[in-house]
Amino acid sequence: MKARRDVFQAIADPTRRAIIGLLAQQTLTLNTVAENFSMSQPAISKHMRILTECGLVIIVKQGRERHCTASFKALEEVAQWAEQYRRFWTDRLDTLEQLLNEEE
Amino acid sequence: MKARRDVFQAIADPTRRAIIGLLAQQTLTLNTVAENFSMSQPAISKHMRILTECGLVIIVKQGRERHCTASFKALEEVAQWAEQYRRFWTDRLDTLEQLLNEEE
DNA sequence: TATTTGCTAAACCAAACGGTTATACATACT
DNA sequence: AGTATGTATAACCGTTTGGTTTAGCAAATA
Repeated sequence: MKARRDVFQAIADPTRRAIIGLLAQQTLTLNTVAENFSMSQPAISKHMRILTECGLVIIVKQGRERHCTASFKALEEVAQWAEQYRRFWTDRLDTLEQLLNEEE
Repeated sequence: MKARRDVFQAIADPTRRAIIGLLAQQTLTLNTVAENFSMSQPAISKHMRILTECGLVIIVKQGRERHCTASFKALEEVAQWAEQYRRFWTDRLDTLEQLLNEEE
């Protein structure tokens, strides 16, 4: 049964975003990932669990090692959510601009 | 002095994303926003504070009312972060696809 | 002036978060 | 067989989160 974590919540943590950045370059074992951070292996294990629960990382067991691969499909939801508002922030007649101009 | 909240953390909460969705359509007073949710007005006040601290909402005092306007510029960071990985998830030879195919 | 309205602030609370250390365990090495 | 390695799990802990209720206050209304 999948916990079906929210991807928005998963990427809220800077360490997890950094893990995704690392894994974007190459698949790494859990320990190798952990070496890139100044925190314990169990801490990284926990982050990795959250990332897998929302589908951002896939773990393949290979012997005693865990090969972690980033899976970016889940980021589509995030990109789309943010992008739907793009017209607002690229529009020069944006309400924000108006407000700022009034106050300056 | 701005608290400079992390926008990723701000949008992690579904209620806050819903507030942004509401304000994308029109500027609303704090109370009007609160009426759209099944929680107390102080709770919405707190969410609104977080949203303003990271620049996602701008509040203009008008008499005793607070007019809340969404400001989407801060979402650019989110969109760009997610989009940098787009090539990975649109690529059919994506590593995820490979992994899934191997397992099925 | 008294009352209502819109909102903030304070105090509180349970649950979740993000980390730790210690332990356990399966796999690989000698 | 014994040891070392890679990882998971459990127990624990302080802080943060997301909500509540109550009280307070300034602005609008009667």
